Amino acid sequence: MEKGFDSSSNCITIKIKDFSMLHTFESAQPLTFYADYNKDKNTIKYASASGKLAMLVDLKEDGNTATMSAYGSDGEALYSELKTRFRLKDNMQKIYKSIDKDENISKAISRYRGMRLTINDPWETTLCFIISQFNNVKRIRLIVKNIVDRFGSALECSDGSVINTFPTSRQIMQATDAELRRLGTGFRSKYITSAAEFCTNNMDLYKLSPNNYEKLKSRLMEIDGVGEKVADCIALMGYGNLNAFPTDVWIKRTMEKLYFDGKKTRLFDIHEFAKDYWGKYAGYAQQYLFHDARTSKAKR
DNA sequence: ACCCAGGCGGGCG
DNA sequence: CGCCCGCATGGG
Repeated sequence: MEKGFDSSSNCITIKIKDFSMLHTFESAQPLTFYADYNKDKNTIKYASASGKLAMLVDLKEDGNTATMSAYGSDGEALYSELKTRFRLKDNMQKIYKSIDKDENISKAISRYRGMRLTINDPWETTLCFIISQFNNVKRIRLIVKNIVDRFGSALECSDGSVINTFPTSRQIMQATDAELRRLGTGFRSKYITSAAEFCTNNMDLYKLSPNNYEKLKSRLMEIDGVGEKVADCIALMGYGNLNAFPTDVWIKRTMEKLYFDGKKTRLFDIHEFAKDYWGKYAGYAQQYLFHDARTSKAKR
């Protein structure tokens, strides 16, 4: 990984190996970055709820090396954020070697080489994955965008462009139920307002210990509307717990087909299997299987 | 028309 | 506990 900061243009440029923008974003995993993601131009505009990070990312891929350019006044802070959020320190060769246990994973790795997990703001991740329940990716993206457009605050970037920040839990608290429903949230509206209140007044997501997976997950499940699957998504994609193994309908079907002889299997047994089989990088195995399942289904 | 989507809480046995 | 149901909404 190489980096350079140009202080006249406030632009940081990082070269990264084993990074695929396309697969990372098409895998429908970094939901919080979707509000202004341009697939054709390979750009992201994003501003965090905390207001600490605004980024315009322009990413070019060339083989297995990507060049990421982002803008911000503080080069070191920007570098630190990008490093965290795009998991730039992950040694993909080591991770691949660790999870590459069979032909299923092997194929997925070769198809989507460079696909990364990302780490996003815990509150934003919570909101996105509450919306995700009993929903589909296309609609989730639309609803998230509606919410960012409606409840975020306008923020002017160093290049003069304006981005809406992701709304804070406090901003979402102001929303009426009817308003949220109008943005497409449907029956999830009550979970959204309740989670916003709870995360503003009762549970500080930024103070939860990120490393104790079991404890983190049980704390997250105290939020109304957050069950086991959504808690696993937040643990993995909001706090970076790579051992989490979110098991949605796609993963459940895939796991039953590939590892349980096509038999209907309890969530508990799937989790135990994933833990034994893939260990500390189970989250990555999950993401490759998930994307592969969805992509091959779409082609059929 | 019918089925499905990155599930969850509640109710019942 | 495990199982089953309803739930908004839009696309295939």
